[in-house]
Amino acid sequence: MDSKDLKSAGLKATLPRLKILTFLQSSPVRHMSAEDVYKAMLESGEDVGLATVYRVLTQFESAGLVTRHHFDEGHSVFELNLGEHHDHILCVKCGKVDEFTDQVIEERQHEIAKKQGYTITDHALVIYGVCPDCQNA
Amino acid sequence: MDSKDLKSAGLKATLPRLKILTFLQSSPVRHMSAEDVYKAMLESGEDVGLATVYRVLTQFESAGLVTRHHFDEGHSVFELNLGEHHDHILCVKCGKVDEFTDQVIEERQHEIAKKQGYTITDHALVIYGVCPDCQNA
DNA sequence: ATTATATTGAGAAAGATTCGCATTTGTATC
DNA sequence: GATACAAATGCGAATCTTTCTCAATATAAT
Repeated sequence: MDSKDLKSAGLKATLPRLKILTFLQSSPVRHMSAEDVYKAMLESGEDVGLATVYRVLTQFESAGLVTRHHFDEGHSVFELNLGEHHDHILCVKCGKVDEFTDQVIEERQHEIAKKQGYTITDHALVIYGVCPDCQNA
Repeated sequence: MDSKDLKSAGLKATLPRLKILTFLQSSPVRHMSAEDVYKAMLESGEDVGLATVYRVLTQFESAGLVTRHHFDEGHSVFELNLGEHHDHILCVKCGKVDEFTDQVIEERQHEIAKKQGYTITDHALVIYGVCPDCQNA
């Protein structure tokens, strides 16, 4: 049962929150817009308002359950946190999102922040390109 | 005269474009939203519509005169291109934007793209943190 | 100067997100 | 398990950013 996850995140275990969290955990697609989540709720017959989807996703973000990304699109994209940090490589043709981590880049970023006197809180690295599939089309 | 810049960018030298380009070139602030540019036009008594500001900035982007950034804010930020590529480090408290380049990171990104089979077209790296000034406040 | 075409301004429209508020739900209490 | 109270929800309105429409205007070529 997911209500444990919500409770431990400091959130009341309400039906909309449970439905959304369950959906995020079970979906094979890991990067979704609020609209995507809303549509998925509709399709599963779950009655959750769009405003609630936005509210819940924002609460999940504050609680550390999801991460909000701002790729070069006009809307936010949410991703369930599975522990390990990673960056993204995104196909500009089909929109596919892949992930990667690079220890060298991670370290350099901390050095750069330190050199400039910043206390680093977060970072976002997105590589844009054409994926293998789209190169043959 | 800036009309040369516009002509060589393949753009007709119209008054709004000249005014906006001149403003971008003369402003000490390098990262601005469309709204910022629009307000600046109003303040200098220049009569340029908001829709035109958006259109012109988008054209400038296509022409390679400016770069559009999507930081973790709800709007695009534009920056006049001065030749050299660079990444950004942004203060989450005061919103200040600093720049940096790191050859190691640049190279790693190309390696990562290649390893995943992508043809890299662009990339965006933003480090978020607290700047030196804001740490003492 | 004249013409054909691209550009502009203003407001409407669209897309994403948030807000306000009456109603409902979850949870602690009895 | 019923009750009460705060928190959460749904809906539509409101807001914000950005784009679109189209008549009026400015630009570049003739």
